Amino acid sequence: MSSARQTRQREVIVQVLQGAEGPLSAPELLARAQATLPGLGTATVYRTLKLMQEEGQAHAVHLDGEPMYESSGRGHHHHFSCNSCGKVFSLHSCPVALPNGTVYPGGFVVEGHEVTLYGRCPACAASAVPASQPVLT
Amino acid sequence: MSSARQTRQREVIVQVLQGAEGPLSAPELLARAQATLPGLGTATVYRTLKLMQEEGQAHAVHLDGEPMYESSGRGHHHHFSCNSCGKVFSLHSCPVALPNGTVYPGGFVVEGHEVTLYGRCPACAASAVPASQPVLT
DNA sequence: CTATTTGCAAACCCTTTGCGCTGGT
DNA sequence: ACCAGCGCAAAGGGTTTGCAAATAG
Repeated sequence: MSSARQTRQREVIVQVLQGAEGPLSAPELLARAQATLPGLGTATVYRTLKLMQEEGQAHAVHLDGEPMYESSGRGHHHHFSCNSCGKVFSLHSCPVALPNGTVYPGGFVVEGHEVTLYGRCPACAASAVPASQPVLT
Repeated sequence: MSSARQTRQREVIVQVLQGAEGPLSAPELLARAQATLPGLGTATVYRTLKLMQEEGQAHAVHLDGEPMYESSGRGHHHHFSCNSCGKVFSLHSCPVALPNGTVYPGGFVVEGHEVTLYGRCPACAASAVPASQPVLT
């Protein structure tokens, strides 16, 4: 039982993830970490991410189909994805009243849930752009 | 403004999607459609899927990070993904009380939401298998 | 007949894996 | 010294794109 060695790359990856304002995709995380550790390899990020998840230090959320990661310990929360600017925000109140263990109608035992709200963030809602059609040419 | 020609492949794709019991991934959809139309190409499926989404005939949901598609017009619902057998079920009651247009604390204007519950489906909950490790060989 | 649509194959992500070398402990 | 961990590069899986041939209107 010796695993989990302390290496510079893990240190940096953890720091970047903890310092992020929201969830990061693996490539984003890689890019940010490379700012500090230029030689960092892709595989290391994925391996470390997997490790952190197994240890419960981080967990994945799926936003718009893309897996993103955030460090644990920010409490239960969900995300809001802006349809206009694409930014992702964390919501600190949970619109779902489903404690794990709840049995949902039909006999489904709930062990977790993921909620994502889509819409317009305060900034985009303010800039009175009423249309919601993506701009096509 | 002439688009949307009626072709055999689109006809089949639409039929498969509408006849599906739940959301399908693109590869699954492709496979099922090929049963009827052996020569069908991958690209056609993706192109048709994109087209259908633009026309509102279909929409994508993200389950466990995988994009899946379902035909519209089945009403608002969400999904339950079984941690044990991996099957996906449709839930007909919505655990979120957030009509579109709602303004969420902080000024977030909600235009849509996606909810996925994870846990054990009735069948798996019944077969008293407490472990959750996927079976590997 | 003309513009759209198709199938094929190549191109593109993103993620995982194999492998020899580096570096914790 | 030993072995976990690293970087590189190749492999893998899903999705997108370029292009010539096929086809709907």
